[in-house]
Amino acid sequence: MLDAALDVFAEKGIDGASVKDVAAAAGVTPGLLYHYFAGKEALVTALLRERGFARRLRELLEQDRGRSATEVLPRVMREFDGLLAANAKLLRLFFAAGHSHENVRSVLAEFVAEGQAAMADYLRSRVAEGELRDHDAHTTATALFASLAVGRSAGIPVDVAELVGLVLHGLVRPDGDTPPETEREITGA
Amino acid sequence: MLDAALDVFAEKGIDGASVKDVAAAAGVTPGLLYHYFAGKEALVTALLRERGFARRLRELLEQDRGRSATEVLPRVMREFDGLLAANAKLLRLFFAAGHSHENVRSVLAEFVAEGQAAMADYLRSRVAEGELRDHDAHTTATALFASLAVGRSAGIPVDVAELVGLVLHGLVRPDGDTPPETEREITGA
Amino acid sequence: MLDAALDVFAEKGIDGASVKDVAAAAGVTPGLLYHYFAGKEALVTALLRERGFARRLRELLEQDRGRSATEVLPRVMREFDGLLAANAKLLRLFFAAGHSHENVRSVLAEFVAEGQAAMADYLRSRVAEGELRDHDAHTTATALFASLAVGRSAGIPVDVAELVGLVLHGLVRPDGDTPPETEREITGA
Amino acid sequence: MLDAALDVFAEKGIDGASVKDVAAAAGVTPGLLYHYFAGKEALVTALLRERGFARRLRELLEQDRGRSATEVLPRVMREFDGLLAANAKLLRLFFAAGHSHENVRSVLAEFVAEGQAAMADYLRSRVAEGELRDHDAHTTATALFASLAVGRSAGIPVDVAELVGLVLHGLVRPDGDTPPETEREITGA
DNA sequence: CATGAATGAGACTTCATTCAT
DNA sequence: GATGAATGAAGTCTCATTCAT
Repeated sequence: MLDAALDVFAEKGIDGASVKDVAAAAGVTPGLLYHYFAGKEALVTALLRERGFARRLRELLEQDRGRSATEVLPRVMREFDGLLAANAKLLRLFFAAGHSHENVRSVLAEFVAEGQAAMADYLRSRVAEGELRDHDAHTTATALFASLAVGRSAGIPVDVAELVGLVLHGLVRPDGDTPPETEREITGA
Repeated sequence: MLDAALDVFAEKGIDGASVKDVAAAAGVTPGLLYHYFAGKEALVTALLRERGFARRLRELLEQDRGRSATEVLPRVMREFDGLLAANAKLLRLFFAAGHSHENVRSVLAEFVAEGQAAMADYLRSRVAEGELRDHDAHTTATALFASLAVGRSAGIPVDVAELVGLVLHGLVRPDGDTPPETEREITGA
Repeated sequence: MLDAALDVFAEKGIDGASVKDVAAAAGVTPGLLYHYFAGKEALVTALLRERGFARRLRELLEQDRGRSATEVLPRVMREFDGLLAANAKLLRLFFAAGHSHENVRSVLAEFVAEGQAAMADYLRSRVAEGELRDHDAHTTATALFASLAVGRSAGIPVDVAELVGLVLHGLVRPDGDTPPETEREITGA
Repeated sequence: MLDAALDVFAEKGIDGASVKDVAAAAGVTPGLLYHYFAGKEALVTALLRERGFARRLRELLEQDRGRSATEVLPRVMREFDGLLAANAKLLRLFFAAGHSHENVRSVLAEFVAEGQAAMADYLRSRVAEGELRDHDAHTTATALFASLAVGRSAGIPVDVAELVGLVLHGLVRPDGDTPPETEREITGA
């Protein structure tokens, strides 16, 4: 039922899709939806909560806490991009949900903040380790996620490797002793 | 009348606001709106066309075609951020419009593409001038705009100077001897 | 439109009649009802306010302020009974409205109180004049109105003259030799 | 289960309360209600039959058949008022039920008639005994019950002693000098 | 230009009732 | 006895749009 809702909402938008549409897509009657969800809004928030991927993002970043950004960022962003690609519908839903009722908005804000914080935490840990220069981690986190999300949502092709490269070479301390990229050290040797 | 429409649509969303709402906010009757606009959708697209700021962005970038990115980017992004701040309502409208009728969508896509292209063109001109390393200008343009737009739209503070610094220091060739990208250096050797 | 509403609500009850029913009876579409009334409840309260007869009752009683109860009461109650008979539909509506939304209830209470007060005021003025014995005017007002209203509403026949006689002279035979009713005495003589 | 139904119906009205509401208040599932009652309407009529107090009223009056009205009426009306107070919910239900389905209506009418008849029978027995003057007993019965019921239902305070006094002795001052009724004085001259 | 009455379609939601378990 | 998933019909209300004035 949530699957059907995701499909329909993603395709038509939350306001654009009727409860009847969702019910039809799920192969049930509208009445049954109200047996399980208090209303349309509750359906949307349930959808967001059940299918959101902020948690997965935090897991990714936390298990890599000790590893270098040059190694972690490409991998995580690729995985994040994969999540976005796999959940393209959900992503569109996220962007469309901006003007829905207050509840939907707060659930969304919560998720965005969670993802932001996970990335910012990780980045700051790399600053503490001396790998990255001191910077505003929030701005960087936003740049990373927003670029990918907007790109995928708007159909603008964004190259993950390019994006990570862009961000990394701005952040890595330029002075000699700590090499910015592992591969370069090796190949440069 | 467009001003009122902007206010109302930004606050309630396009689907969430009725033509009557817009008319009331403009101090006219719904009937009169139909005297000037073919319908609700026409009102939205007119609004986007009249109030959009893609043109202003292109102007900004074209008059600076010859100047260095280190000088131009901070200035342009600051100005772009100012536009976003001044047109917060319009921005929310942009994000909300994603799932509206086809016409609205295409007008939107057009504007985004126009802004993208303006920035990408400029960036490529700086690559040609030798200031910036060769890169995927579209990805960079997306990163720049998306970060600011998402930040402002979602209420996440994004520091413009930080963002520009982030992007610039990844792109500017350090100064010859240490090449920015290992692979290219090697293949170039 | 209010006429149609009165008919329909009186026949089916407020909850039992749909807005569609009312609209159909008025020969318009449901949508138009919402052009004039904020909702079903507003329709009911408007109906009560426009068609209520508490005002007429007060007028009746005020113009008779100086006259004796034995003269006024029969006349007023007869007229009140006439109002009830003429507005039988409205009366049923009054009784049925008890469980509707709060607004309806308060409009109703207001009317009942107004009628009550008008009668109680009059009765007290007759006490002051020495015609009537001192008593709880509210209880009497309630007895007069409630009897008639319940009788008409429930289809129980209530004789107005009997009711007024009852209230004015009571049931207990004065004390045997003097017969309770003057006329009968005379005719019996 | 009937208790819960009484609570819920009295509070929300018969149409205003759903079967689910009743079931929830009774701590059972809607399905179970249908195990015991054929439907919502059957539930209401069962409620009226099980909890109605017309029978109690008849008992009261029959055991007092031989006693004087001046003694019986105050007592019975006080007890009836007590029943109303104790069954305030039921009373509201009675008034609200007026526009329900036909079955409910007929059960109601039956009860009212039963109470009416009991009182009228008693009054007539007192007329036969010579205590009360000849009169329309139905009108008196209606006046007695309706006043109390409407008063309690509408929140208008009705003094039982006053009401009984009113009915028994009337309003007109009995003492000689100020004549109670113009006609009587004149005709009595 | 301007009004606002009028409509028809459709939205969200509720609910009495049934029935497989 | 008891559950609760499931449904179909209906209800209230909104709204883009039209049109006579």
